[in-house]
Amino acid sequence: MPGTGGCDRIAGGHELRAGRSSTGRRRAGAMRVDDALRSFADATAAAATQQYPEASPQVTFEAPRRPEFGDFASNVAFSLAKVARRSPQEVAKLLAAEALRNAPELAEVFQEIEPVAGFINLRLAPKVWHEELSRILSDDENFGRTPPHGSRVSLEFGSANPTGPLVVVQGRSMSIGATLANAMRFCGYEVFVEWIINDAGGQLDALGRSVYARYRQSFDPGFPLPENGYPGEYLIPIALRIRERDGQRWVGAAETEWLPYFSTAGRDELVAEQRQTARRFGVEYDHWQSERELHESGQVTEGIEHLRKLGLTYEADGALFFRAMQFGDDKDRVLLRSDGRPTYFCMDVAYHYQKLKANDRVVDILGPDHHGYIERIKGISAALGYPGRLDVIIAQQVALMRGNEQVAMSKRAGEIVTLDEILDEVGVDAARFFFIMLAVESPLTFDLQLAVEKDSENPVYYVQYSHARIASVLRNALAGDVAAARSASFEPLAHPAELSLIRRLAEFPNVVRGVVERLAPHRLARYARDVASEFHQFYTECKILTGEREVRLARLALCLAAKSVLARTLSLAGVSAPDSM
RNA sequence: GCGCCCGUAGCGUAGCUGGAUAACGCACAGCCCUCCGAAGGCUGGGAUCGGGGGUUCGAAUCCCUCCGGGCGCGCCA
Repeated sequence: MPGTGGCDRIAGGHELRAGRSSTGRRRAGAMRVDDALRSFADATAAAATQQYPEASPQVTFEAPRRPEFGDFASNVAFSLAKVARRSPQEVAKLLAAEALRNAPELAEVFQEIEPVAGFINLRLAPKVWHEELSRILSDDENFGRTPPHGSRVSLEFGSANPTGPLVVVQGRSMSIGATLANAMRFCGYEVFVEWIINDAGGQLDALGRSVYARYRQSFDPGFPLPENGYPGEYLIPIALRIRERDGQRWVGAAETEWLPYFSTAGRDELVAEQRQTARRFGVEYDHWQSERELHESGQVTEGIEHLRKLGLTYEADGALFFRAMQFGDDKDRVLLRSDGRPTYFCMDVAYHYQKLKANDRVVDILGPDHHGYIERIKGISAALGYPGRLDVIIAQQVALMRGNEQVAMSKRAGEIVTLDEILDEVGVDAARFFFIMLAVESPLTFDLQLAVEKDSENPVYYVQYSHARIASVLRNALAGDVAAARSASFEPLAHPAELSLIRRLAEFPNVVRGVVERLAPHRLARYARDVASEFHQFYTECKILTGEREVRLARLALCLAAKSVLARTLSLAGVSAPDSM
């Protein structure tokens, strides 16, 4: 995230939370993961400079693939091998030994510091994980949250033409956008979620004519639909409401008279419906920006003037062009047509000008048909003096399936499957989860049948089930035990399944941060699966409600932590976390 | 023709700011409920990471090139 967030972290490894690591609240001598890694990094870096003064090593950590390689591994030795003229393994061996000699206390927090094949593998002592668990429980719903830091982000997504109901693509766009917005807010950003209403172009006339035709049809079924209009039947109720209000008033009227009326009425009703669907989908917008309003308020003119002053426009063939080629586009783009009317792109210049001025970062999530638009829109950002401040995500297309059947969709033919119908069929939870499951750049096949199946094939149920399972265990436990669990000793937690669950839960802050930094909401879905899976393993291998009180309390504490993190993960994704199902 | 995205096990995908024996789900073969939710867990088989070059101690990951699939290239929005 260039130029914004303040994430103090070790590259590719575990996060270091600066400034919070040594608060007095903690038990004396207690050390958390970040502290432990930092002390190792310091000791190792010191050892390296001692041994090889000419090198300036960066001690970074990564999560090894295989559990036997420990919790973390560092690859410093590889970068030093050349300078040292020794094999990475020899360097690793030396550094590990020297680090330990310099800082003998490391032996207390690391169960294992082992040079293997050039890596230095680290395994933390269980008590460090216990400390981490304690932190998760005490922070609870704020675990991983970054306090507000004043950085502002504008997120635009979902925006559809105000000419019909929302469809699948908007569903994906909204799931991605809303999840990013949630994650960003969680990371301390001030987020503005925006929807642009494309109500200034010729399509609104087409809408008006189509509504009008439906209106006329209510008197005369033979009245023809306009060419290039919107044949969908969803306009009929709108037309009927106009008829109810106004009766035959518009039947003999001239087009110049009825067109604005029918266009506006259609737009207003459709936008209201779109907003309703977005709400139902769990998405609230901060701002619904009418394109028409951008024109009327003079902001479009303002945008053009700004570009003109910068010398980035010129006139040709009676039209006004933006020098897009200076910013990587393959041709210059028209702002004002030869008849003086502004283009869609021109409106976007104005809109982005406003957004760029008001925010530290601007993200657009566009549909797959906007590929060719990216350069142009990024060109605006650079032209207006905010290079690198704009990110464009293309939410790839969604193919709808029902089992093996392809679900037909054709806007032209008026065969549309609306987002509302999908929500009726599979519910909000499944839809939200499925839409973010894949990386945004991968095309998605959405199987409606799979989304409602209540078995192991369905990832949503897998995750929700584990949450319900935890809730069930907590219900079965004695209330007194649950209350006592939080402050119990976690010493009994030593089983690999227990430690590995804690390790997974401890990842949460980094996962959310990764979602934001990489604009990759699918990581949240994946993480939810991982936590669920890790819990199930723990559940299978470790009896929670056992006769030994110390063990029971510690395991209940782990359940509480898992439930909290799972619920938080799901809520960021806009999915509910049921206590029973 | 140009640009963008994708090509990883039978299928769907993750990993792509370079690291160890390439990961997850489904499907397939087997196993685990006198016990807290089996909507669960465990074990196993299955991959020349589209092909070829290059950079590097090290490439699925970066660069070049070719092949295959999708999308986009309006004074439409």
